[in-house]
Amino acid sequence: MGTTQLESVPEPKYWHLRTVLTEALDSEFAVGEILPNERDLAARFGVARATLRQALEQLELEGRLQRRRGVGTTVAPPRMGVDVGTEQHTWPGAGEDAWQSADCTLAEPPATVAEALETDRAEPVHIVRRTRMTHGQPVAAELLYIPRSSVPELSAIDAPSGAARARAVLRELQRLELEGGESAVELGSAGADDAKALDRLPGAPVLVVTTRYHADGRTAALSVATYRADTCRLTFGDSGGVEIHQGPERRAS
Amino acid sequence: MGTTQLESVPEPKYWHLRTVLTEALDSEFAVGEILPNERDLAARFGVARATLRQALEQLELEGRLQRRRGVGTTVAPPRMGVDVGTEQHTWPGAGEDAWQSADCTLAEPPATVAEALETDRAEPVHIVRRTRMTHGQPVAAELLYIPRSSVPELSAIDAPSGAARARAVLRELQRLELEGGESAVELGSAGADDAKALDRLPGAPVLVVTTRYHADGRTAALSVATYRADTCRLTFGDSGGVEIHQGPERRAS
DNA sequence: GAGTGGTCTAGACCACGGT
DNA sequence: CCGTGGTCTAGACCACTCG
Repeated sequence: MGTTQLESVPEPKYWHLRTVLTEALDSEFAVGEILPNERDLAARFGVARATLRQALEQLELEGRLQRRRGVGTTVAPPRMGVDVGTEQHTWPGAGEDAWQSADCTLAEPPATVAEALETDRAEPVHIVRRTRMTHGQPVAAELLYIPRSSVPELSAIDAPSGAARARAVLRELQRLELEGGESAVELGSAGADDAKALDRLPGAPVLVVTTRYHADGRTAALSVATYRADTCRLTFGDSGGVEIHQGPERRAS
Repeated sequence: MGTTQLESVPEPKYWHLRTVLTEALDSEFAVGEILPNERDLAARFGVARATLRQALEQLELEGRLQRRRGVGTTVAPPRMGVDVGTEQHTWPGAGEDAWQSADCTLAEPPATVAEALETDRAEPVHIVRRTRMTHGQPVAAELLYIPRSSVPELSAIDAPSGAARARAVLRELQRLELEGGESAVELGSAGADDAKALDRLPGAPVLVVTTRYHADGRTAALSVATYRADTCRLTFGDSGGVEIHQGPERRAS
C-alpha cells in the first residue's frame, strides 16, 4: 500500500508524530533509555511543545513511554502481566508479587458498594486498604469492603486500626475460603489517594477491577482494585497471559 | 461557588474543575442532556479553553461525558456491561448483542501473533474482521487470526473474501468446539481502522482483549478485540457484572 | 452558514528531582 | 541551582454536523 504521499484528508500532526516516534522507539532506542527533552524534540520536529506533548501522551497511554517530572522521558519496558483471574492472587504472597496491607477502618461504604454487598447502606463495614507490589513496583491500590457479618470472630480489641488490624481482618476472611466471583474491568482515572499509592499524578489512567467474593452463597466481600494502566496487562485464566501487542512493527516497504 | 480560598498545596485548576463538574453532573444534569459549549463553560469558570478541555477529557475518559465534533458535549449514560469471560459471547448472537462479520483475508500475521499461534511467521492465516454491536452501538472491533490448519475443511472456492467468506470460516471454526483459553486486558489507543469501526477518532482509548482459543490441545485461534473504553465495562464470570463505580442519580429535565 | 468540538501555536510560569 | 516535565493562557484556524 502507498506510503509517503500527500493525503486528501491529512492526519493530525500529533498522530503522525506518534507514528514516527513509535517507529523510532522500535528501532533506535533501548528500554530505559532517556529521550531528548520536550523542548528539543518539539524543535527537532518543527512543532509546538503542546503538539509534541500530545504525541507523548498517546505513547505513555500505550505504555511505550514513562515520563517523570524533574527527570525526563524514558522508554518503558513491556507491560508486565498481572494475574487477576484466579483466587491465588488475593492473599499475601511472597517475593515478586505480594500485597502489602496498609490500613483498616470501619466506616459506611459508598452507596454503590452497599448495594453490591446487599447490606444496609448505613451499616458500617471493614475497609481494608492495601497495595499490590510486583517486582518492587506498586501496580495496584485496592479497597476491600467486608461486612462485619463476614468476620464475626474478629476480636475488636486486637488492634483498633492500622496495618495490624488489616492483617487480622484478612486472616479471618481467608478462613472463609472465598469463592472468586464475577469481576469487571473498566477504565478510570486515579484519585488523589490512589495516585499517591501508585506513584503517579492524580488523573493517571487506571484499570479498575471490581470483584465480588462469595462464601456460603452470600456476598462476603467486595474488592475495588485500581491497577496502573500504563505498566500493567491484566491476565485472566491459567497462563501468564498472551504476549501480544507490544514491540516492533512490521516494516512495509 | 467560585469563592474558595487559597490552598497550601494548590491542586491544578483542571483537576479542581473536574471535581466541580463531576458534582454538577451528579446533581444537576440528566443522561443525554447537552452541556454548554466549551467556550461558554471556560468563560463561566474563568479559565482558558485548553484548561477546560483538560477537565472534559478526564470526564470523557471516565465515561461521564461524550463529545462529538459539530454537535456538542452530552452527559453519557452509565457504561454498559459487556460479557467477555465466557465462550457464549464469541459466536453470532441475536438481538441486542451480536457480532457482525465484516471481512476475511488470508495474510501473514504480525510477528507477535505468529508467536502466540505457534506457527511459522511466514505462514499465512485467515484474518477475520468483525464488529460487536450492543444495543445498536458498536462496542468492539476484533481481528481473529486462524491458522489454515484449524479449518482444513474450508472450501476455498466458496467465497474468495468478504463477509460471506468470513462467515464460512467462522462456521468451520465453530465446529471445533473451542475451549476459551487465557485472555488479557490492557489499555491501548484506537488505530485508524478500529477508530472508524468504533465511530471514534483515532487515538481514542480502548481496552484491548487478547484471547487464545484451544482445541485438541492446540492453539486454534487468537482474538485481538478492541473495546471502546468510554462506553464499556468488561465483565468476567457468571453475572452481568458488578454495578459499581458510577455516580449518583438522575434528575428530570 | 452558524455553531460545535478538534488541532495548533508561542509564549509563560510552576513543581519537582538531582546537583 | 539548573533542567525536567506539568500547567496555563489567549489567541487562531480547521473539520464536522445540522438546519
